[in-house]
Amino acid sequence: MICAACPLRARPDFRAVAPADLAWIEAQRHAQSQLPAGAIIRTEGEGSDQLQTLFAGWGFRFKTLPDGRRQILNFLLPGDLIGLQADLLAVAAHGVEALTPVILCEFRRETVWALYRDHPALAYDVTFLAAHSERLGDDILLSVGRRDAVERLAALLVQLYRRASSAGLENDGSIAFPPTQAHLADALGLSTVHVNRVLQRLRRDGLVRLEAGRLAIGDLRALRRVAEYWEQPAPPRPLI
Amino acid sequence: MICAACPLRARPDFRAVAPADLAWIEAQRHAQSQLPAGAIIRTEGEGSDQLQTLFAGWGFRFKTLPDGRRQILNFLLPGDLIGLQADLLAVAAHGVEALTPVILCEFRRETVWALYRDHPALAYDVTFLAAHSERLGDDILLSVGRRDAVERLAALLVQLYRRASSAGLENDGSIAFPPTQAHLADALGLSTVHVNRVLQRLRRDGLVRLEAGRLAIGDLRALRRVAEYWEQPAPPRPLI
DNA sequence: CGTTGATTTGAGTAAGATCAAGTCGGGTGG
DNA sequence: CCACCCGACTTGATCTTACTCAAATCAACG
Repeated sequence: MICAACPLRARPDFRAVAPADLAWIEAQRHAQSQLPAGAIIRTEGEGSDQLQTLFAGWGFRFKTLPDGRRQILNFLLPGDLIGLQADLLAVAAHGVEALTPVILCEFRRETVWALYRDHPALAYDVTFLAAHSERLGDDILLSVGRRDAVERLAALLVQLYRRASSAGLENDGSIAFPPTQAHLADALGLSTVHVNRVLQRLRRDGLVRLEAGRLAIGDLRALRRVAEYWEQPAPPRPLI
Repeated sequence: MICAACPLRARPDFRAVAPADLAWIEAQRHAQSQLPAGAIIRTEGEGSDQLQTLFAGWGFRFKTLPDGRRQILNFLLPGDLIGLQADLLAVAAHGVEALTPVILCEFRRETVWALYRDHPALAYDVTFLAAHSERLGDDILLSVGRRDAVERLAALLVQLYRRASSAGLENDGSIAFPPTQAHLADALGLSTVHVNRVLQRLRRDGLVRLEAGRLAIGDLRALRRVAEYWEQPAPPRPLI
């Protein structure tokens, strides 16, 4: 499929890219690859000669400590860029793993330079995406540092639901929700046991429905209040 | 002082910028402003028409919850960029405060666009700095999510000492260390009382000396081992 | 000197971790 | 077809880390 027909671009949360730039992106994309769930997309501490866009599926960025403790830094959804840190800083300090089967649009490393040289609008967009990703990280850090377990989980579910919807993954008032409770625990800095108990509380209070791999929000307003979660509105994002 | 004579640029951890680009930066910098300790540089949730570089002093980025809980997202040291998120995403989701008296190099918002259009190498550098800042955030998130209090404080002190040294702030084997224990607590997701107790343990074990606003590392190797902290080497950074 | 902010100390408490079983459901091989 | 296996989820009991509350000390400063 050509980039101009990319279904993601049709979504209202994504911003239109100039036709000339779009054609260039199309020309630079040298492959579209599929990987199974659980595949390692990036290894912690290694460089890469690829820049990728997540086209379909879920992934996550993570870091681990020598003794095996793992922190999920963020979940990746369709439209997210993979590996900018590795490209610019020579190595990625984090790993990236596929949570579901994924489809990636692959670009060569040299593309990044060419992009800055010849396509300033796209270069701006890349920086935009980097800033956007940092903002998501800031949100999570606030959660992990200063929210209690209930607030934390509520905030994460609200954020993921919103991001998934805006990528077009909402269906009948629910989204496919691939993370296991262990993934949520690693993202929130909690134990899986505790995530389980907190999740039951949210379910009992009718705030969320999470079963059979699908997530529905029972009462968004109440859930946001529980989380003390107030998302900053953001302008539509570009898609490289 | 002109940018070409900027003492930061002389440091080995900063990368040289092409003379033409440097002259352009110099022309764009329309002011250098001083602010006292405690000054609010950015207000949470507001936009800005300025882009700034921290030239001297310490600052920090933070977010707060409605009930007043605060999370410090990161400390800012000389050479760090302020307000990229606000510029690209229309609003900054975080506030920025001066920890000491600071000197800022001020640029107009339009500069950012012109930079992408006419100075691709500098545009690349801006993205580099954004990626670098995200990487620091990833480190902190790993700490707050998965390290215990002792490891967390040790990792933060190692990181801040390294960053301060590389900005040329080391003197006689120590650095001026302006954060209070309350700041450390807000950065680490701990209470001030607990930070105090943990700090005493690090002092007692001879790992750090922190008194009269100065920090010295007693045994860097041991401190890193305590923190399970392994910093990824990074290429020299640009300075906009 | 009184005030204010930072640090320190002690006592009691609570949120969440750890440990240990057990359940449930789907897939797999005999 | 069925036994079994494995991963995810659930539950209960106990324990620890770090929080909260409260008060004392200390230094800087007007």
